[in-house]
Amino acid sequence: MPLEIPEVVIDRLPVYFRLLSRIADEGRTVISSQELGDELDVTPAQIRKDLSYFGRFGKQGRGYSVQRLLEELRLILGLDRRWAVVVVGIGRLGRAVASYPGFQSQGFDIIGRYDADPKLIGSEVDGTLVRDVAELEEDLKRSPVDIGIVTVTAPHAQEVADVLTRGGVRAILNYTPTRMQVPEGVELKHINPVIFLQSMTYHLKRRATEREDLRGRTSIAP
Amino acid sequence: MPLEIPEVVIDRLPVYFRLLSRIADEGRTVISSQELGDELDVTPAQIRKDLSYFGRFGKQGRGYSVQRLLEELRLILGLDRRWAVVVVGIGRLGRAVASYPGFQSQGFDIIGRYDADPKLIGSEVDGTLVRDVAELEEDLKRSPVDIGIVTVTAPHAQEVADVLTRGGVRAILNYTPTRMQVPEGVELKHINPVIFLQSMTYHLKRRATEREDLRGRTSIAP
DNA sequence: AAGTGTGAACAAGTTCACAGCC
DNA sequence: GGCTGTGAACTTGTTCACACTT
Repeated sequence: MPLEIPEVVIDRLPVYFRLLSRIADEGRTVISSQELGDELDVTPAQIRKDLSYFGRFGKQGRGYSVQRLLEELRLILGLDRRWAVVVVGIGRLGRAVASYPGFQSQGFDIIGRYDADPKLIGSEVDGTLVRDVAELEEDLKRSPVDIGIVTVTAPHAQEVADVLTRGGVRAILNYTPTRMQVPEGVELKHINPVIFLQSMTYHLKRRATEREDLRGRTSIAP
Repeated sequence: MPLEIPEVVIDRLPVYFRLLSRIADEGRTVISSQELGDELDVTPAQIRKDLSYFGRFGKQGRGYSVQRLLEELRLILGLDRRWAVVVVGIGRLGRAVASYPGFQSQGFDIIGRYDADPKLIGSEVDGTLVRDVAELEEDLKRSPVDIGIVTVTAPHAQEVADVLTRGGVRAILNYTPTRMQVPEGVELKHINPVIFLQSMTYHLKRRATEREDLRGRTSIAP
């Protein structure tokens, strides 16, 4: 098990984990890298190599025990415990995110909801009071939080990130289009749907052009 | 300009585009690859090489004209036109996504909102009536749609994807944890926050362990 | 003097292919 | 016989370094 595991490998593990959960639900107990690869459209070699960074979990001639592999991935990813999460920004998106049942069921406890709007502060969302973001830094000192989800408006993203990191939060999921600066060692991931759409339109545009090219060529042909 | 441009390059262009928009708003007219790289934490060489796949947009000794580069990226990414989008699934997340002003402002017109819930169908969201998803396929035949955003519950994701692709939609942004199958040539991107959180916990767990290791070592030292 | 554009060198990531084990 | 685990071969992607342009 080498010390340096490529980041792309880490990013794929949760995908394997989710697929294996589904496969376990379907009642299967053993699965080969070939079958896993078919489901995910990746080569079986990639799955075997990815897993081999962490240990030897398979059995030659048989494949992987679904339960065993799930358990190993749980340990590798740190999913054998619960993680404390706060959501900052309880607008429409923040409310939707904070009430998504997938977090709770996968071990992420949303233990706080924060906003700056006096109309929202003190109101109840999913059975929890929305707290004043001005109290966030103090709250973080009293009860530590692992992960912050930021769903405020773009102009406030950086200051929220600063408060979170000062308060010891070590990972931020940023739903804001702002590219925030965080100290070394703080994990940061961005969810920006517009950027996804814009890379897709590159291909849509291209495809349209290709079709025109084809039409052009066809009309030239006898 | 080679025929095969790496997908990672395409994925970075919208990031450059967004940064350049901000820089233009700040009133700057010229920028070097060094300065762009500093902002995005990438090497200037990468930015120059990425752009060089599409043409020679810079001036030696000066850098890039911000306006020129924005315009080139707009053309490359197909942002010189508007794109028709439908949102399927008008629950909390769908409402939040459909009302996000960033789509409209970046050229993505949300021309339809669909749901299967009779309580929602016919109600007004952001000034538009929610339509019955049962009518989606017919609607797509009458007025073509480029992109579908899927915010339904996981079990319905695949059938919605099937309807969209049958109706000629060429790109899908999937907010569902389901890995949907789409025909060759249909663009597909996934937004799954749990998967992001799970790759971050890998690092959080690791960091905690390193800290313990350190504590351990310290206590052994005299 | 400054900064692009780009082959060439290098690094990272993926797939092959097969020895080894079940 | 079937499938893993893994070095080696290959492919893809990144960075270097410098000729060239303004």
